[in-house]
Amino acid sequence: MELIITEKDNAARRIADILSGGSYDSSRENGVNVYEWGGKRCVGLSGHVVGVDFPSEYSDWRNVEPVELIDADIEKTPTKENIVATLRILARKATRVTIATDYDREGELIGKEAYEIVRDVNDDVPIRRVRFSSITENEVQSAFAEPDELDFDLAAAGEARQIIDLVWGAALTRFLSLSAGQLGNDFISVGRVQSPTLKLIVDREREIQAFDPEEYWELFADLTKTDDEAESFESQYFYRDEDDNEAERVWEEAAAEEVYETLSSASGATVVDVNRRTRTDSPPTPFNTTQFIRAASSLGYSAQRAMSIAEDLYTAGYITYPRTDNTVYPDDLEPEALLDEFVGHPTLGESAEALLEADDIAPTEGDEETTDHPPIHPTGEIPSRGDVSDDEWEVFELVVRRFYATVAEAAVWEHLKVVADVDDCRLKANGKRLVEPGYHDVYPYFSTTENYVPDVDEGEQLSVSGIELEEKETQPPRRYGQSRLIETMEDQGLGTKSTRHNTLEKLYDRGYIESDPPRPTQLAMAVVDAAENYADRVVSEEMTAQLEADMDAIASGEAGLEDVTDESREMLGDIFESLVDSREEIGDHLRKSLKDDKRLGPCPECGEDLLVRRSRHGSYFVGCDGYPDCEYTLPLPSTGKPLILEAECDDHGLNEVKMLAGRQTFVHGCPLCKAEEAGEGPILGECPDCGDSATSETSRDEGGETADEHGGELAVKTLQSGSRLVGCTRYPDCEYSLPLPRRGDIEVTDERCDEHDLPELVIHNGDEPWELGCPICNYQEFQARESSSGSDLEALDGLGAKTVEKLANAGIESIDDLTDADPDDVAESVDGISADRVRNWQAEA
DNA sequence: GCAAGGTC
Repeated sequence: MELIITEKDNAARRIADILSGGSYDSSRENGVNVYEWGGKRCVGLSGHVVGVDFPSEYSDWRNVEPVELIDADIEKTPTKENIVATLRILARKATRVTIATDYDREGELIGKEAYEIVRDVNDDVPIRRVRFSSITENEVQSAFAEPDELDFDLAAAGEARQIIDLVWGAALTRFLSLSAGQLGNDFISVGRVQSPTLKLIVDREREIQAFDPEEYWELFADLTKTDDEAESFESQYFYRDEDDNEAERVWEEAAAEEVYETLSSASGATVVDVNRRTRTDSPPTPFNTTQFIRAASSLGYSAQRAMSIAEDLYTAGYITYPRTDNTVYPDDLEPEALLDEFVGHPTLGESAEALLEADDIAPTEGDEETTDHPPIHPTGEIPSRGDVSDDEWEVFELVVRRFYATVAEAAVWEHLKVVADVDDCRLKANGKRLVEPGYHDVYPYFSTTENYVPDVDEGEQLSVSGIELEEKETQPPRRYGQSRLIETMEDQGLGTKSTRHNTLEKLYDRGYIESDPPRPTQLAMAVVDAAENYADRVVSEEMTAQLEADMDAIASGEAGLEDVTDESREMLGDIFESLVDSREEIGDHLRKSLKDDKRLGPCPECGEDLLVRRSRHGSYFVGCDGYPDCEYTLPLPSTGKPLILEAECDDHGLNEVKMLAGRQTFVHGCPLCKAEEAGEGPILGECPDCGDSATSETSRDEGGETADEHGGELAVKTLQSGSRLVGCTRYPDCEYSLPLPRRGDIEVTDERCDEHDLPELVIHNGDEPWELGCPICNYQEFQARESSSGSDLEALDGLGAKTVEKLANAGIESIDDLTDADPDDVAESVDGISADRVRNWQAEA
């Protein structure tokens, strides 16, 4: 029996399909899929199934000096025990083992991990290695026809990385965490990839903080043809700077005023130069992971979300593997055949049909040609609109259209530059027109905005009007967005196609960055400071560059794993020598920064700092740093984790607060304003418990005079905690209340509910307004849903959850409701329930 | 409770 081992289940199934000609059987062992046919079995791992770590005697942070980790033993232990167990069982019975993990360095290491597990239980089975860069019939067949050996040097290169990352990461993470007293969930992490990435963000923030804006002026004017056409277009003033470059910014106000005067008093402009040129706009190259993330981010998806959707589309078989560095399609990708799959599709078909009309289809190629996986492209399998969510469809369409673009024609733009002279002042206008839309027709994600400038001739006279002098300021550099960061990481060799987006997520989780585009916290600034001062190497891109070089040396046999790891340990040892002396200083700085991240502004009672704190029960509130002398507090909403925003409240000088709760994230604002606002909002209508009509029939007949004990009205109320409800104005005498959602602006519409005579409410929170409707109806529906799972009705014989739900929809939510109800009415209003059944339940109740 | 790298 031959055992074939792949890196993931998906690959195992596809290889089984190819090698068996579709005739494989599948079974499950220990939760692992095993594909079997004609004397062969194929099983997929789940990436690494063993991991490196220190022996357990090092696991208590408080009892181990971080420096000891440098020379501590490192063990390999199974991390996916069910897979390892299955592999051992299968390996015992194997007469030959073929390792078919991914064709890259980490794949070689994963292959070696499998090799060792197999060897452990079967010391003489032959083990071979096959390599292919895409799972297609041709590639797989030829790989299996010419098997190779495992490359132990390449795997050792990967092991060196594992060891160095663990030792540096763990030792420095523990050192900083211990020095600041941050143990448990809030430890302070450091790593070869995360720390240089964080430094990118921190450095940019430092530039922004150090930025000193400078004033400048720009001038604009409308030019109009003086012939019959009388067409107008915008132009901008420019001059030649010392280097003879065109410059638009005027740095002296007086000079700008002078130009303004000249333009204003001019009688007209003369065209002195007309320059036409066409520019070819080449179609984009195939998607690798980074470029995919970038494109998805322009549609509004975070890096993490884009990858998660891509993984789902991949698992479902609609797109190829989303983690790839490759930007060159493999030879056996046939663009025509793939386009054919989309012909006739209601929304994607038209573009495919148009592309198929071309004589010659030649896909674009990027700079990176790697062996890992093909560029991301559609498989030809198309989901029905109902099979996938809107987001998934949008991303799928992006991948399809990117593929279209890579086989489409270039676009052609026509640029027209006109320069006009106004009493020795120069005005220019740049027009552009898309003359051949080319790939833009099938890939509508890039801007194709045109700028109209009419045909003019040299020497033509134009009139000048609408002169504007605009005062502007130079702007600080912009923060990196997520996709820009990932591109920069790629440029610097930080992380891999599979990990970059996770690294960003990790920086968020660790409290190093907030918001999007990410902004570093004070803690992040302090961590980068500390690293720069004492362990510069760990925040440098050079560490990765050196590691890459060392790994290449190991892979080519020029260096041994131990040479490289020993040298690295020595460097870390040197760092620790200076680090240990500064432990207190570093700890103080980190602790101070942690406090800065919680600071909102001055306490209105004592002037000390107000801080975001956490109660013993885990809820957040605002408390004074002067506690216990000052007991001032403010409430915070109970959902989400508070994030202090840059924006400050004008009235109280406190920073605004945002509550992070995944998709339900919302801005709470200034907590002091919120506390002051707490109170009553708009009146909705009568209270059903104590309003005028809530009295007897007679009192209504009497004309509904407002008696003292009646006349309560319902109002929207905001409590100090920030939560809201519809409550009676006669509270606390009347305790009638209805819940309201915690977030979003409440709009009271003109529509009224017929049954309860209350206005319908709409909640605005994010893009989609939620039509909550009448608050009483809404509450009843809510109760009906609740009771369907937890109603006392379920205690009755023959009443299942479904029936309880049906009854609840008819307003019968409890045993009391049921006994009060008329069986015939119930039978009439609830489908599939007879009056007799209702009587039986009543009897039982 | 550490890293980074696979994968889900």
